[in-house]
Amino acid sequence: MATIYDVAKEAGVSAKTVSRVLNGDAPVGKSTRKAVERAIADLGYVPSSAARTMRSNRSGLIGLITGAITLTPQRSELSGLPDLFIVQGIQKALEVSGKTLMISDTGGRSEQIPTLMRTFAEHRVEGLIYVAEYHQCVELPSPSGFPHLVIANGYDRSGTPSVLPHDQQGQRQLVERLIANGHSRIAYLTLASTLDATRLRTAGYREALAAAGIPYDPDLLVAADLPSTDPEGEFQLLWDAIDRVLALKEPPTVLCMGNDRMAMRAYGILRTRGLRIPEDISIAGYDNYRMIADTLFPSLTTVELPYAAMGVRAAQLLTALLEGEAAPDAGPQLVSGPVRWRDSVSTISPAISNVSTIGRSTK
Amino acid sequence: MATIYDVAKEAGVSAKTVSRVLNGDAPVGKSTRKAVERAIADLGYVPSSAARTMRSNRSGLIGLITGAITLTPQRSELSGLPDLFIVQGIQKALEVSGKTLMISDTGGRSEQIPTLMRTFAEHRVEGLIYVAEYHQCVELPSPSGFPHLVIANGYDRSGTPSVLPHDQQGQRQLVERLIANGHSRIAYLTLASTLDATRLRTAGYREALAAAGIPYDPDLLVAADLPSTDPEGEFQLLWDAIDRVLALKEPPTVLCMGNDRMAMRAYGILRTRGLRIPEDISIAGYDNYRMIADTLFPSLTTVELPYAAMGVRAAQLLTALLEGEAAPDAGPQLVSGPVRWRDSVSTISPAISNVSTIGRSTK
DNA sequence: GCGACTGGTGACATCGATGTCATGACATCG
DNA sequence: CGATGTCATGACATCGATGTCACCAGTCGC
Repeated sequence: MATIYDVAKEAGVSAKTVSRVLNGDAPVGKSTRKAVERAIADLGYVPSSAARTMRSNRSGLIGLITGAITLTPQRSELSGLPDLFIVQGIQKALEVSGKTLMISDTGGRSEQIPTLMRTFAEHRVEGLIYVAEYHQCVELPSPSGFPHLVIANGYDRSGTPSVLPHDQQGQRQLVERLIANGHSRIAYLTLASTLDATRLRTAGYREALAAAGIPYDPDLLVAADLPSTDPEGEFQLLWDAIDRVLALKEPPTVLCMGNDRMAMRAYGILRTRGLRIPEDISIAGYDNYRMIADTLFPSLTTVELPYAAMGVRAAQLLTALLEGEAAPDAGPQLVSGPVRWRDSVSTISPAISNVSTIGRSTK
Repeated sequence: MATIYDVAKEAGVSAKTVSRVLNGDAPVGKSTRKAVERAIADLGYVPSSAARTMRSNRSGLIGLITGAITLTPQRSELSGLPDLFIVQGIQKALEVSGKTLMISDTGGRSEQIPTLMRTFAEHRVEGLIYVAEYHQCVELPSPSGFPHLVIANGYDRSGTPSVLPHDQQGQRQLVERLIANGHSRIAYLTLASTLDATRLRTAGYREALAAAGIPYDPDLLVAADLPSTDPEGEFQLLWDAIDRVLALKEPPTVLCMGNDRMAMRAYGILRTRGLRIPEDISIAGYDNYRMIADTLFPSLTTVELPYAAMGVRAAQLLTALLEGEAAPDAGPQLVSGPVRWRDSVSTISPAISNVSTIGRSTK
């Protein structure tokens, strides 16, 4: 690999002059510049970031850890995909600031983390972003030593700057929209009740009901998922929950599911019972997991979990910190995603309140 | 950040001795070693990879590009997930060789690539892995300059070492298994016919039929997907294809779909027609896209696309190249994945050949 | 008892880029 | 016209780790 000295010799100037051409930190004569640029092109010279880092003591690297420091190990196989979108958001946002991302995936083995941190330390990363698998409280080994840390899709107890999805607002907006479409018996089959997301979204659900003057009916709120990885159990729980709400004296006209995956299961279960979607019953999901929501037939109305946007925000937060701007005004930053209205929810004419079948709604 | 000199001073030895303790390249006195280790721990010293890289001219970095140098830009939103598993495989395999991965995602913008390559060059990566979105022929800008390149999930015309899924064998094994379960009218609704995967899998399909002495019926082979991103069109095409095969004089007892996503669509379409799965008709997918295959009800029989294994193989191939081992014995390395037998395929008693309903098969 | 090793250690140069300082050639100003 | 400034350039030291060489004790072999 050619060095700056090779270029200097080729162009008949000193190394320092080549450096000046590269960095533009001092004026260089026109013909000299030309000669240097030629030499660079001829030799295919690319400056060594190692040397640069050593001299300047600034690596230009941002470390990124994905894939679980989770307190409770779970969902190893199925999730992990959202990470991808967050990472893409982060990369896009870092591009503009000229930082390079160094990514490490724990693959769910949190005992890996010290090793990763050491690698990051060796490379003198300037900042660190931890991407949690889902909205949760994480516990990071040593916030010590590292200049700046940001958590995306999670938070910790020490008040580390973080970016979170605005679950409460998301669910509220969804339910508002359902109400606007004539639904008033709205069941909510939630994720595991221990999750932060469940707590927040349930609050959003109740807010929307309250705002519309619809009384809250506890029978319509069922925890239909487990925090563990037990496919069989999960499935049974969901089956039972659907059973229960449909057996109510005044059954729901729409089922809000904890995520798109549960909604997908619900499609299968409901059809087994001979119910048509959305003519006989409507379904809404959460996540806007495109592979599911777009592909299901009929396509699924859901709320977008704004992964890419969270990534961008996390990166921006970090660069702000790196540039020494004041610590953020405390508390996690909330990012909200839009309701994605598709074909799985019917519109009920306001007069009738039940058993109605107006077919597909908005396009 | 502490340097090796700080440690040396703290321990009352020379920097070189600290270096010896770190690298174990020469004997060090017992008490000296203790003192040095103490100093390292006290100061929280971590060696600088920049300095090390500069001195040794070996960065220990492997560059990784994901996300599309695709000749024909497509599927931007929906795919991209498999990458993740390949990357995890790569990381796991590189861990043992002590290399660090530097990942860049093009996010589908292939015009980014020169920039990425430059960044990699600046960091003096020792090798490069390109991960294609799906089994395809890619065209990489400049294989020049870079020491070693491996393509995962794709190949190029210049014979760059590559790792590919063994599509032909996968589909053949699936069809063999279907035949073993009594099916003989086996429809294959393929992905876009321009894809390499389609060509290979079709060959595997025909191989299996031939081996079992079942005549090949062209009516059962339908291209039911498009190479473009047109959700509406895709859906119609699939609808029509299903229509066509079911209308045959002797309709199929099982539909093999080009991927799990198409299978998921087929679930919806078939149920719209009142058909039960697998009692009335069986379905098989391809990919073992867990989020779909595991979650569908009934769960989907499919073939695993061995992403993680391909990642491992790609990394191993690269490290072999880095260590100067002879170029691989030409041609892409094929990695095969197992058939994942689940609940969407029925077993037909050999006597009867049609319209049978034996319910769930193997557990 | 003397040369040949081996264990244990340090001084110094080196990798490639860049900050600091010095230098020479002009231009400008009072 | 001399003092001062700006442009254009180079010599040299420096960042942190490590390879090379040199050195001093012992120890071993004959």
